Amino acid sequence: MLKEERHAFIKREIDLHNKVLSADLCAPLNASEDTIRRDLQELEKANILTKVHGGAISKSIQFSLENQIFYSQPEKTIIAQKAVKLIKDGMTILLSGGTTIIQMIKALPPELDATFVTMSLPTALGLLQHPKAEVIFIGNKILKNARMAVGAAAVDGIKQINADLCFLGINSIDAAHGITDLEWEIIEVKKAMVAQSKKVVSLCISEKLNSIQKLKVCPLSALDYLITELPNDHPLLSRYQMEGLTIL
Amino acid sequence: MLKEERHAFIKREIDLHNKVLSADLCAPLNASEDTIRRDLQELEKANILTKVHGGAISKSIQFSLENQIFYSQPEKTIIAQKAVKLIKDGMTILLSGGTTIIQMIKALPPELDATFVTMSLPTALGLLQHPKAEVIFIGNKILKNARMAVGAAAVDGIKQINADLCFLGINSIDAAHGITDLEWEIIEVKKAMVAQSKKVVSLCISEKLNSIQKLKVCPLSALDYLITELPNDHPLLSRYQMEGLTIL
DNA sequence: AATAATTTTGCGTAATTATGCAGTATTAAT
DNA sequence: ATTAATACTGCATAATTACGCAAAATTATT
Repeated sequence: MLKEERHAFIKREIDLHNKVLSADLCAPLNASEDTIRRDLQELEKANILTKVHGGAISKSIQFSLENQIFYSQPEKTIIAQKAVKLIKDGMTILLSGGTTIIQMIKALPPELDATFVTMSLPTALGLLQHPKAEVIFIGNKILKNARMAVGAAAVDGIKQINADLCFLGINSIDAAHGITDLEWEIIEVKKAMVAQSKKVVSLCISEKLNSIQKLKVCPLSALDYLITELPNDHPLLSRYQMEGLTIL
Repeated sequence: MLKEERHAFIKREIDLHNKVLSADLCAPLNASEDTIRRDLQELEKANILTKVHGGAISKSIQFSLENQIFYSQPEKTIIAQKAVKLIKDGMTILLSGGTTIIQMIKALPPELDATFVTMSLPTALGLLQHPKAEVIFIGNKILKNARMAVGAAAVDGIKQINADLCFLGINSIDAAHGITDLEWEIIEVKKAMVAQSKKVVSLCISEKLNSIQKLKVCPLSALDYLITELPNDHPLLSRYQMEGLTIL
């Protein structure tokens, strides 16, 4: 791995969490603590971060007292960690939009070599940071609040794809009603995504479990995995397990 | 294998993965490390990549956020002000990528009601900030360096459009050679954009006037307007005026 | 087609850079 | 004050690069 790649990784980590621990960087970067420390020294000299005992912190945040920013949404990070384990080299993967998906992208191992297909602009932009990922954007009219492409041409585009996995960021899921959402145009797209994937993974923070909205995307039977931040034997999840979902 | 072929291979590799290792290039290119290193040096001099110890990395990725966005160039603001005056309600407008175009988007009057079509992810994301603009994204495989969609499907998508105006962020323009660019895939897209538009506007900071690159997008005769930060009677521009361009 | 001029390439060697390790010093926390 | 974790120093090793030069290939010229 090139030194600059490590630096890029560290920068991204700092942007993301506003801090890093040297020890935590060794494994993903496959380098000794000495090397990491030297990296941090260089980045400090370049005014990119502030080195502290045990790691480094963001320059922009060092005087701010709001420690909340440090912990961006721990639930979503947990979900992201579980989700990336499903992805293997060579796969073709459909991704929706949403902050949970963005977290997942950030958790992708840098060596992963896979193809990602999405209609979400932020998702696509996030994927570009990944060194190896091939990114396909299915375009058409962009729905502003969702920042994703919708409409007939987008749906047709999805139908060209045969994906191994589909990751859906979920607004509402319920044992009886399956996945539901608010906007007709988004439903159309999500339906197509589900239809074109061998396995469907739904990512969902627990507070959205057992909620229902007006429009139906798909029944539970169309799903294969459900990932939340909860341990997989949590009582809230048993209902979904009984319906045949694999809980991670 | 010809030098140009090696260069093309290296560029493609950088676009794909955002980095290359010198050692990894020897085998496929059938050349010694010395030759590879010299290739990388040349490509660096041509502003195509950044050489680092052990290989090279993509130019666009390394500055992705921090450097470029914060220091917006005043020339580009001037260009943007001139450019938006051409846009009227109800128009359909094709936009390329690049920082100049981003500036122009920021300068769009909020009451403007027009349709924008683009293949550039940052451009699309910028347009979403606008209250009224309708945004169409022409998708396909995303070229990482340029952060835009390229390839046959993207070109086909553009051919569905009949635009009133096309704004091109320009890398190189020259009175004799017209607009030229570096990458084949980008050329293809820009050609299609020019072909589908009633009027073509080229945005170009003056330092890029009278420069030439390897691949041709279109001759000057295909252009209608040229916008730079210079006053329209500046001697650098007279040559273009003589060729029939309207200088703003 | 032959020849000259120029460019490109590969190799040996020396210099530089990157990395990891061992031992020691420093820091932070209890 | 004790202890564990982290940081620094110097050094060894390996990898990468720079340089000079000669062979090979390409281009231009006659």
